[in-house]
Amino acid sequence: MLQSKLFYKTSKEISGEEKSANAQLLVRAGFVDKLMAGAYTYLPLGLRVLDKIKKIIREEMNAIGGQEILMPALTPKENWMKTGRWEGIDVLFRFKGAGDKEYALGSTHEEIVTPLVKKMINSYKDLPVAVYQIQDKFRDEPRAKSGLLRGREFSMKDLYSFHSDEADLDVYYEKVKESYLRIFKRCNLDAIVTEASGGTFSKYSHEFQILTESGEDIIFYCKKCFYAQNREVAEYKKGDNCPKCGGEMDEGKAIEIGNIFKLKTKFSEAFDLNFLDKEGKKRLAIMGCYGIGPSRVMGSIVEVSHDDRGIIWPEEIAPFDVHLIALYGKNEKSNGEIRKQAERLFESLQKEGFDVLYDDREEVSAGVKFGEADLFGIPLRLVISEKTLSAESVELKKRSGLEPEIVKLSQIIKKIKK
RNA sequence: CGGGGUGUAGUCUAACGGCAGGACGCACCCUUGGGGUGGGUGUGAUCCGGGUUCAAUUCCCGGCACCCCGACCA
Repeated sequence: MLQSKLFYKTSKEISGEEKSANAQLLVRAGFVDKLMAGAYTYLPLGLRVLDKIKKIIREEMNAIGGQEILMPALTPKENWMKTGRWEGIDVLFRFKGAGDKEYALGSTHEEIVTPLVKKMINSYKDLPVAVYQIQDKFRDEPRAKSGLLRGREFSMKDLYSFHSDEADLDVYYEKVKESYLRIFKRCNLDAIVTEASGGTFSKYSHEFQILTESGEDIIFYCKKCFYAQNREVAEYKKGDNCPKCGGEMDEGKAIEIGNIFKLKTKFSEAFDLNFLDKEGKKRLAIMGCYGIGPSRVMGSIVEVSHDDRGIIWPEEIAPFDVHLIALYGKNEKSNGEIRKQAERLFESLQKEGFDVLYDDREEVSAGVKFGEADLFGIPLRLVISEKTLSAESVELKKRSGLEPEIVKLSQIIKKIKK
């Protein structure tokens, strides 16, 4: 991608509209634009990040047998009436359409996926099955806040699993838990599995919490083994001994970036989701649901990974792998050479599979380019200038590191290739 | 939904109740060329509706929007 053509605008000014670090930086760097409280446009840079997070989630969901589908966000009132959640979810966006027909924008999709699966399931042989979607969810939050962390429209991956008995659900539940930890690891987030309110049928659900001051949940966690409980269910508190390893429990603010839940038969009862078991007996399907908010993950990464100059993206999440910067001087002849070598490197990096943002702008000063590079937070920065070319080299600097390094042009690809 | 705060140009900000000013951005010119280079010219604003007053960006009332704290968070 040529930076001269990129649809973006950075700002040196700190926005008075945004207080949280993720909103500040993402807006300043031109990754997102705020439409209103709780609703953001993803600009090219931000959309790349969001898509990379979704890609990781898809890979890991597919790896545990999840099959991707896409349900409508627009949903009919009838489905919600069957579970009592038309009135039961106070953040549900409800409205009337033509002919006074009533709708809700999906805030979660149990009411939609359960009758869907009912159409596919007749026998125990059809189970287990797991389907997921990645879609924008709508919640009429009384108070949207903190940039991408709590929106009224936000990205959500919701996985639903259906089983013939509880033991099978339990096994799959653990599988999803492991899968979630892999996802967050790839996002460079240290997620703490936290016991939280489990609803009607199980004692606990599990949340995936990221410790940070900007979090809105309070969790109690063991400093040694990271056994943790959300304050809403906490049986232990700061200073107590960890029931698992005897270590010391601590207290911290955290952001919930995922939640897994055993629904058991709550929704299969409401929608009469039955199957015939081996004995030909009718039984209710056992369900689990599992959510991750990709947009919230994006915001959380910025919260925990930035410095005073900008964002520091983890490799797998960054909008680009490499930020290639050509620096021009006043010497026309060497400028021609800089352009030639930069373009050549741009081509060969792409040929090697790197996603490259190439700052090809000639009239822009070095300071501006470096400032934007730091703000963007692309992991590797390559600079080509008269200075580096005099040594047939390029300057390599990691966004997360301090010291740049001079590398021969002929060696650079080998050097940064994984 | 309760409490607090803030609304001035695309952005960040000034202005005792008395000509709305600066910086950034943007356009053009010159300059500079490894950390948002320096200078010049230009562009561009008082959230909406009432009230008080000779006069309102400023004071008062109502609305709307945004931010923060709390409650809420399937």
